[in-house]
Amino acid sequence: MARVLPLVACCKPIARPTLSDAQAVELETLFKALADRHRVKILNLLARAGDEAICVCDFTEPLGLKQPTVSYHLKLLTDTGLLEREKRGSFAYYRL
Amino acid sequence: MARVLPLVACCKPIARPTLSDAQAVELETLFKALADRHRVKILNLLARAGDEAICVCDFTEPLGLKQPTVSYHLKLLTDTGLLEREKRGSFAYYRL
DNA sequence: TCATCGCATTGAACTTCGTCGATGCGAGGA
DNA sequence: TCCTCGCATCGACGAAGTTCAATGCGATGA
Repeated sequence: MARVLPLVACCKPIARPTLSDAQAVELETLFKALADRHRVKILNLLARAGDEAICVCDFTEPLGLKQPTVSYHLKLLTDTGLLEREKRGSFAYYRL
Repeated sequence: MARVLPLVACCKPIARPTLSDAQAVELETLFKALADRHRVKILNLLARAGDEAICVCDFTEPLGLKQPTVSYHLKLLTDTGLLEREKRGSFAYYRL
C-alpha cells in the first residue's frame, strides 16, 4: 500500500506550519470524501474519461450499486468540490 | 479548501490505470486513516517535530482528548503504516 | 514487595455513514 | 394531456467510527 500514493507530496501542507482547527477540519472533510472505495472508483472512472463527462446511469453497473446510492456518492463528491455537475435534458453528467 | 492540498499529485495513481477492487480498498483504508481532524493534527505535530518522537501524554493537551482516545488514534495510524512506535521504559514514543 | 506511573485494551453509549425501496420532480415524446 | 425515463430526495435500517470511564499490565522506584 505504501507505494500507491506519493504521500510526501500530499503531506507537504500538513508538514510545515502549525495546523489550525479550521484547516484540520477542512482536511478531514477532503479525506472523508475520498475515504470510500466506491468514491475512489468514481474519481478513477472520471479521470480515465478525461474531458468526457459521465452520467449517473453509467456508474451503477461498474460500481455494483443502485441509482440512489450512486446519486448519494456523486452529491457528496460534488459538495466537497471534487466534481462538477452538468444537466443535459433529464440526464446529469459529472466531470472532475 | 481547494488550495490546501495539491490534489493533482495525489491523484496521479488514481488517474491513469483502471483501479482494481483491491487498490480501491487500499486507498479507502489510507484515506480513512487521514479522515479525522485529530489524526490530521497528530500527523502535523509529528511532522513539525521532525526526527523527534512524541509520547502519548504529550498529545492529550494539544488535541483536547483523553488518553484512551489518543491511544486509539495512534494505534489506528500505526496499523495503517503511517506511524512508528518506539517503547522507552514505560513511555511510548511515536514518529512518522 | 508494594505503590505509582504511563500506556493499551475493554465495554458501552453515542454519532456518523452507507445502502436502498419508495417517492417526487422535471424533461421529452406520443 | 398523459406516460415514461432519468435523477434527486426521503425515510429507515444496519454497519462502522469516535469517545471515555474502568480496568489491566509492564516498568520504575521506594
